[in-house]
Amino acid sequence: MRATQLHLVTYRNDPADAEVLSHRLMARAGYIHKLSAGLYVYGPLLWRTLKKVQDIVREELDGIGGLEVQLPILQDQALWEKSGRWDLYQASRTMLSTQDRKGTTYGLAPTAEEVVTDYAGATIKSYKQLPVSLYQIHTKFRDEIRPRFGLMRVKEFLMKDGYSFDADEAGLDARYEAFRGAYVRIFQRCGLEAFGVDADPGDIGGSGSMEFMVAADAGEDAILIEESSGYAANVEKAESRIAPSPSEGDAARPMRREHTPDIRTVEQLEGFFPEISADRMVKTVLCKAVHIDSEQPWAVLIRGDQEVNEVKLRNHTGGLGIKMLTDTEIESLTGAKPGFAGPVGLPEAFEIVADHSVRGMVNLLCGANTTDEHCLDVNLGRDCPMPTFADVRTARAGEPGPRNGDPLIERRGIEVGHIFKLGTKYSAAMGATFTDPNGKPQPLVMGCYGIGVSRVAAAAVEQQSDDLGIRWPVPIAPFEVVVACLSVKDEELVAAAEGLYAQFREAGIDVLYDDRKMGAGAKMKDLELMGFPFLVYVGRSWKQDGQAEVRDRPAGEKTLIAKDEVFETIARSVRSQRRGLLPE
RNA sequence: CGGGGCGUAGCGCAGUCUGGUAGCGCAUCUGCUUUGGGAGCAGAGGGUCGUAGGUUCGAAUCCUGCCGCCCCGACCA
Repeated sequence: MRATQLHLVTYRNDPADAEVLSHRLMARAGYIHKLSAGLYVYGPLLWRTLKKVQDIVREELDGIGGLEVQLPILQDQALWEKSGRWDLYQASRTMLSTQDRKGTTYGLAPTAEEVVTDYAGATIKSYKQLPVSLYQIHTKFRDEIRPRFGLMRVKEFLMKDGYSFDADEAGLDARYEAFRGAYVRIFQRCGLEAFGVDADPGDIGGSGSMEFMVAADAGEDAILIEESSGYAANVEKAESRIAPSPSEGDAARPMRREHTPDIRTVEQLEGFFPEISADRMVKTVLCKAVHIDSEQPWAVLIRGDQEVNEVKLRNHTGGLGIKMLTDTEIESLTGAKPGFAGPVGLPEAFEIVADHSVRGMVNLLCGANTTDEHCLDVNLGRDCPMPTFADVRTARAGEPGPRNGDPLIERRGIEVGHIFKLGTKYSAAMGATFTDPNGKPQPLVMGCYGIGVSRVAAAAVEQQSDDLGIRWPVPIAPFEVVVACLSVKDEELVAAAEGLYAQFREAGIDVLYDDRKMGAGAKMKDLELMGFPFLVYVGRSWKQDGQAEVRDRPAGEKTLIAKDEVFETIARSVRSQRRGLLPE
């Protein structure tokens, strides 16, 4: 390919709305063009990268028996009502909906469990047909509350979604494991440092779930890792052990009340009662679980030095989401101003859950549900009913890990893939059954497996760019090599560059020939910004010393190579890097 | 949706407070000179100043509504 035919467009200024590196670089290098919030044109260079990512995905999924299909992106309401997710997705407003001329309401596919389950239910009749794994690479639409960070969080994006169908749990486990392995290989082959972590299944549902994260400081997700055991989990889900409250084992004292004027927070209480540390206090977080057509107030008891994890709490309550109570709601429900809630004498309107960190605490300090009063020496089960316990606490870096007790390390990552064991959640709801060997109908046992293809590209830039610009890993670079003639008026150099270009092309290397008429400096800056891994400059040194200047982005080097060795040297480097990070 | 900010040439911005000829850099086009780290000179094109209304002799500038965009918080690949 010749650069003059490739519609290359680059900018010297960052767009004003670009916050993160990948957005800035991809916009400047002309990979993306914003149409409106969360909607981007993918330029020719980006599309080449996306095609390479797709090819890797296809090869790996085909390798584990995946079958590529294409599903409609308009999906009618009735179908989504069968799974019960229509209301859920309308309530969160994630799914954009519209009507056709007859008045039928459709949603624009944010995911495709319903469609694929309907298809599988209609076409899979016997256990003899199982297992089946289907996948597609298609545009998804999610009406994001706040699109941002360029391609990282958009409304319309390219996603690979896959679905497996098995006769039983054992089959699902095998399929899940096969997909997990394929995912590891996919990201390795893309040349990205990625890792799988335990995750919360969220709205998709199901029993088991793992996220694949590309390590990057700008990642939106925090991951806690216990290196010695290989434990890694999203903070939304991560567990840790913490030292028990020092109050454990003390002899129980009678409960008493103290006047605590305007002392509302744990910090203020520590100042007011210097002898009582935060881990001897219980704070009571008042919130409500939001359901489709109702709201339930909850009181969450947690040790004073710990924080509530809203995702864990939401899962415990079974709600769609958690909202903090407003000051006025707190006053009307508890009769006390905010900052004085506690388990003793809490109105019955509240459901109560206590975090495990509260278990075993003795003589604890908590709010009295009366303005300006706290209770001391409270003992759960004596001064108030014993609450149910659950893990609703946010684990933090430095705390002992859940397996070996070694300190948790925090890393940040970009979620590029997510796999779920769905089980029979959708098939049972939608009547997608097959006949088992005994002649009985059974619901298909399903798994579902996503990869954000366009996000993979953004994550690659986020992880691997350097101060010159983007730095694509060879397997997903728009071109592997660029041969650039720095002096297009010099016929001898042009001929030399063209010769090299032909040599690479004939060797099956994905090479771009930069024949643009522009200054040498500008051309080099431009190519480096666009992020091609290997740049071969044919210019002055070629003429003077018979050498090409080679910019090796993966190695971060600039070297001079004799002209008759250039091709072999570069070709060898390219071939050795086509495997990405896949081990030999 | 709550809180903050911004809409002026393709991109980045000044001008708005204090109303009076719409500007700068980059990009684009033409010509000449350059040609190894985003070249120089000369010239040119490109704007309903987001939009609708109002105030005024006169509005990019003041007022109001609407639209769009961005940032901070709750969703997800």
